[in-house]
Amino acid sequence: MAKVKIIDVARAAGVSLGTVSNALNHPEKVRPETRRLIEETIRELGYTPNQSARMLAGGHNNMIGLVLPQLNHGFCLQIISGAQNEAQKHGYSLIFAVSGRDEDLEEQLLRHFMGTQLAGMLFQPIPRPAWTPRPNPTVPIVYLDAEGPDEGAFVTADNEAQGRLIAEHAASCGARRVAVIGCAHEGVLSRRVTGIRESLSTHPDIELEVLDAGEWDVSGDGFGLGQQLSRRDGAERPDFIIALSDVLATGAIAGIRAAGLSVPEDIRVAGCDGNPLAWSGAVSLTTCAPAGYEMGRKGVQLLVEMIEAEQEPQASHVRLGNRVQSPRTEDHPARRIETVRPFLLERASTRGAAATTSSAHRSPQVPETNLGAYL
Amino acid sequence: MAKVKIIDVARAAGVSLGTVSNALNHPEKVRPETRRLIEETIRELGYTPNQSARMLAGGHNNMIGLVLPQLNHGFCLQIISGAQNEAQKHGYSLIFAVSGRDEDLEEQLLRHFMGTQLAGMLFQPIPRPAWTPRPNPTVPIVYLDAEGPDEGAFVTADNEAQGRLIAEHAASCGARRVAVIGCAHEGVLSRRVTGIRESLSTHPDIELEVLDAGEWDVSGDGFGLGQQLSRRDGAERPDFIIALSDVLATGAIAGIRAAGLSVPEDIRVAGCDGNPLAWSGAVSLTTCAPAGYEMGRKGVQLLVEMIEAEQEPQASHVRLGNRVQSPRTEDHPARRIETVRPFLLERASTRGAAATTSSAHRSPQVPETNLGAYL
DNA sequence: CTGAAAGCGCTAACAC
DNA sequence: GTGTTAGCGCTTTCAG
Repeated sequence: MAKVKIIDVARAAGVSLGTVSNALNHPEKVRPETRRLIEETIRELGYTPNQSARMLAGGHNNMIGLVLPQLNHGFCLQIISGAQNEAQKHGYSLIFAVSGRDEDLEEQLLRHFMGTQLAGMLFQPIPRPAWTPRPNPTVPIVYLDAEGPDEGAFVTADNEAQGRLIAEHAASCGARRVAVIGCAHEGVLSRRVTGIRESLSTHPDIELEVLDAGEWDVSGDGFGLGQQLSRRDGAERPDFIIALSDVLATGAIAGIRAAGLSVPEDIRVAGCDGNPLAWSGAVSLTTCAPAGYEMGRKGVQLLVEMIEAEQEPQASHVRLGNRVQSPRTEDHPARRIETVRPFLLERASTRGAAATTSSAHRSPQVPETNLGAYL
Repeated sequence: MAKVKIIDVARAAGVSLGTVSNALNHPEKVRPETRRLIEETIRELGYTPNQSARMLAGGHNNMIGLVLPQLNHGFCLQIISGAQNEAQKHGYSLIFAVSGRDEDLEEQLLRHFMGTQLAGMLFQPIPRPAWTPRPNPTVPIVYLDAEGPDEGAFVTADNEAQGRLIAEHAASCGARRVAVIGCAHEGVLSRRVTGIRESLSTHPDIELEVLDAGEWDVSGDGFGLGQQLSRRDGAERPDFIIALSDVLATGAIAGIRAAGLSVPEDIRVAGCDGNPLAWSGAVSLTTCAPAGYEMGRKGVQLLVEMIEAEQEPQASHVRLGNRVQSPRTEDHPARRIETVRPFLLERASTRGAAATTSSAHRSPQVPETNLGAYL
C-alpha cells in the first residue's frame, strides 16, 4: 500500500539513491551488474517512478500531447494515427484528449498538458471565428488545421487544392453548369472557392455560379438550396453542385431528391471536406478529404524539430559557461506553416457514364469500402 | 520566455505566495476582492501552474487516464465517448492513449499515467492469452473488456449474450443452415460460439456448422470463407453466416458476391461485435454491438467509486487522530465485475421478407443512418 | 485572512 | 563508477 520510492529500491538493492536514479536515466553510467540488480529489485518491489517528481527535478519526458475538438468528426482519427506512428518513429509516445467542442474543457486540458511538462503538444483548436494561438506556451506547440497571424507552427489543409480537385473532377464528369453552395466569403471556405474558380477558369465551356449561402454545418440549408436549384428551368439548372462542406452536400442531395430529381443522374453533387459523419446519406458522397494522416505526421515532425531545437541551445548554455548567447531567434522562426494536400474520394453522388474516365483520379490507398483501412 | 511561477504572480499582485496558492485551490479562503486581483494577474502574466509540482506537493487532480489497445476497432470510440461523458458528469476529465497492440508501449503508458498521479485509470489491455491485472497499482484501476482471477475491478462484455442474440436473430429470420466463421476456439470468440450453440439448441430444426477458421481482424479471411461457402452445393450451402467479428463478416459478404451470389437474398450474413469501422461495405451489416458506451460509462462509475472510497479513509485518518483504523478491507472488495449487455443492430445484410417480424429487436436509440449520433 | 517554512520524490550536479 | 546534496514549484501546515 505504502508507495515504494526510489530510496526503498536503493536500500533493498544495497546501493545509493543516486545510483538507482542513474540506472534509470543514464544506464551507461552504471555497471551492468549493478544495473541488473537494480532492475530486478525494481520489479520485485513494483516500483513506479513518480513522474511528477521526475519532471519537477528537471527530468525529461517523451510524451507528446494531442488535443482534438472531437473524435467523431472530420479526419481526427487519421490525425491520431499519423501522429502516433510518427511519434513512435522518433521515440515519443502520444497521449491525447478530446475537448468535445467545450472551450472551458479545452483550456483545462491545455493547461494540464502544459503543466504536466510533456515534451510538446499538438493542438487542433475548436473552430471559432477569431482564434489566435496561445501567447506564451510553456512547451512547444504545433497547431493543426488552424492558422494564426502571429508566430507559431501550423499544419493546415490546402483548401485551395481541395477546391481545385473537386472542380477538376466536375470537369472530368462532363459538367456544363456548376453551382457552388455555402458561405463562399467565409475564411477557409473562400479558399475552396478560389481553388474552384482557378480550376474552372481553364474550362471556359463550363458555367460557374457561386451561391454565397448556407451554413457549412447545417444540412437543412443544403436541403433548401438543393431543392431550389432543382426547381429551376432546364437551361438554368446546374448539372453539378459543389457544396463547400460535406454536411451541406448531404442536405443538398436530400433536397434534390425531395424535388423529384435524382443524384447523380440529374444533378451530380460533391462535398469538399472529407467529413465521414456526413457520409451516411442515401447516396454515398463524392468528396475531397484532407489527408488527416499526413497532418498528424507532419505535425509531429514539426514538433520534434522544435523540441530538439529547444534542447540544443540549453545544452550549449551549460557547456559554454559564461559565453552564453541565445541563438533562439534563428532556431525559432516566427512562423512556420506546413500544408497538407487533399485527395479525391469519388463515390456514387458523382458517378455516371461520363465519370468512368476520371476513375484514375481515385486514390488507390483509400478503399471506400473500408473506412477502417484508412484510419 | 522565462517561465512565470507562483511567486511571480504573488509579487505582481502584491500578496504572498500562500495566498495565490489558496486562491487557486481553496478560493473560499480568500477575500473575493483579492481573489479577483490574483486571477487578473494570472491572466496578464499567462501563468500556468506546474502540475508536476502541484501533484508532488500533494495536490489533487481530476484527470482520469484511459489506455486502449487501438482506436480503429471494436467499440473503442464508444467506450471513449461513454467514459468522457460520465467523467465530465463527475467533474473529471479524460486523457487517453493508444497502445497500438504494442505491449512495451502499453507498459510505458501505464507507468506514465500512474506516475503522473492522475486520479484513476481505465485500462483495456491488449488481448493476450494469459493476462493478469497489475499487482500493485499506485492509483485505482478499472479494467475494460478484460477479466482477471484476482482482485480488481472489471467491466466486461457479455459475449455469450452476443452470440445468443445473433443466433436468435438467425432463427427468427428463418435460417435453416447456419455457418459460424472465425477462430471459434479463441478466448472471447469462443464465448460467442457458446452463446450461439446454446441458443440454437432450442431450435433443433436448424443445422449449425462451426468453421473454426479465419482471423477476426483479417477481412481477407472472411472473403475466402464466404467464397468457399458460396460454392457449395445447394443442400450444403448455408443460408445464414454468423461471422465472429464484423470485419470477417464484411469480408464474407464481399466473398459471397464475388462468387456470384447475393446478400441477403441467397445468404444472410451477420457480424458479432458491433465494429463501426467494418460497416462501410456494399451491404450494411447486421451485427450485435456490445454497448461500448455503457462500458465506458460503467467503467468511470466504478472508478469514481473507488477514487472516492480511497479518499474517505484518508480523511478520517486525519480527523480521528490516533484512533486510526483501516476499514479498507470493507471498502475495497477484492473483486468487482460489471457486465455490459449487447444489443442487436439489424440491417440490410439479414433483411428479408421473413425478417420483418424481428424488427422489434432493433434498438431504437441507435439510428443506423447516422453513425455520428452514437459515437 | 496572510506570510513563513517544511517537505513531496526525484534528477543532476558535485565530490569521493 | 558511487554516494551526497541542493533544489525543481507547489501545497499545506502553523503562527501571526
